[in-house]
Amino acid sequence: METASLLPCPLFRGIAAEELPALLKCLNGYEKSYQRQEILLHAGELCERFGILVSGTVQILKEDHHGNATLVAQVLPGELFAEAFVCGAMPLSVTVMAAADSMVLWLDYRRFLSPCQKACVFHRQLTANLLKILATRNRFLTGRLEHLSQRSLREKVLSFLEEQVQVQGSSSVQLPFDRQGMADYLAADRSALSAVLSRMQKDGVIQYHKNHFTLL
Amino acid sequence: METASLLPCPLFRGIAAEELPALLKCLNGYEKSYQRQEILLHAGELCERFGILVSGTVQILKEDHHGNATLVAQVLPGELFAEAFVCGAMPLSVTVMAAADSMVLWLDYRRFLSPCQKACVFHRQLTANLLKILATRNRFLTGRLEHLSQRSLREKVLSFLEEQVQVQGSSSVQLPFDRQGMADYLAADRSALSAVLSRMQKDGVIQYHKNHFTLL
DNA sequence: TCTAGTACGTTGTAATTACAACAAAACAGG
DNA sequence: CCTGTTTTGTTGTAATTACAACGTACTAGA
Repeated sequence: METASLLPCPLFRGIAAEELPALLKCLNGYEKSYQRQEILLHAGELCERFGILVSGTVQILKEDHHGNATLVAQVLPGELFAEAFVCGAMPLSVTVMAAADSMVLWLDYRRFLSPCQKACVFHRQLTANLLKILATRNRFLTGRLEHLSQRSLREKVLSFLEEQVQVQGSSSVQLPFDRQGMADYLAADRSALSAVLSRMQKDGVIQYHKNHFTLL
Repeated sequence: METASLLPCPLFRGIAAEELPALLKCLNGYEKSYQRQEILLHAGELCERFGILVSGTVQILKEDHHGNATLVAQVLPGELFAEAFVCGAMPLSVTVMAAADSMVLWLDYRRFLSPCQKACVFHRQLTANLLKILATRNRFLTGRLEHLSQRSLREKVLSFLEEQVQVQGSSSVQLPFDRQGMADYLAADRSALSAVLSRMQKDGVIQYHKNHFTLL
């Protein structure tokens, strides 16, 4: 197994390269490859292993009662997935599918909670990392929820931009989406968003070009 | 300190009553009382202690750039608060205030991550509990986000009711809110919600009386 | 340079929603 | 039983939004 590529991933931050092989062994880590369209985890299943995407692309899908699946999230290489279900000991409410040929590293959560004696050196760091990952996602979800709780699209945009201004520390911000992505993030129609943005610019509230916005 | 009342709280689930005093000592735990309106944590602050509300009521407030504060959440006795900021090592974006005279138990997060040797017995359980608390909140936030992502209020209601039907295991469900609470949860106007509900009933999609709903 | 494809803004229309004001029902306390 | 209070439903209006259709600008590749 190629452990060097795992070092940058958030779960292993602060872990020394030479510790990694022992850590993976301790957590019963094993890699498994999946072909495009293959299902990694089924909804309803109780999962007791973390997945870390080593390479490829993995999608989190949710299917409603009628059976039509919607994309909930895309997982990027290095990221953990389904961790909220594993740590919460809850059955999956989503399905995880490979969107491209992918390699996944699986780690045993029970081993994580009850590590062997030797593991204690890096286990502390691993725990801190996992808590930080969950906490960070929490903050992200809470932020988006605040934007979506606004009553009008204009207020949603303002709430979002104000957050970005604060995070980026300047009243001129670069957004990580194109217009469609921004509309998805704010749960609105793209053309409706375009219309609102253009109106806000006319009203002198913001200025924008592409995905660069200035709050006035 | 009265430790018996702490046992039912989620962070201490599975901890034996006789272990609790040693645990509190190990984590540098101390109780502090606050008067109504007193500020526990200020926005911008970097907090390195968990708060557990022992008694009273505590509010999480967010103030926008204009200075008007809005209520983000109410903390109930036994619950942890601000844990996402502590675990994420992020400065608070909210202010925490006592809404009534309150008692809070503070625990040192650094001690939690680097426990003394003797602590190892219960430390494992504590870690699992904390991870579960964060994961559970994650799932809650994700669920609400799914509802709020729907384009129309009718779809938001359906998304929410379908979740409740699945959780409660029956097509007849009892909701934990009154109408105003439901409107707040779905980020909509109360009277608009009433109108949509009444239309859905006329259309034969649902039946309801007060906060008891049936999905048809 | 040309072209196909994608991203973005605009427009018009129908539907939805917020908001305010009010009516009806449910509730609590005397 | 009465009364004041709270909760819920209804109505009307103005504003907002979704949705579809289309034109324009930008991009990548031949």
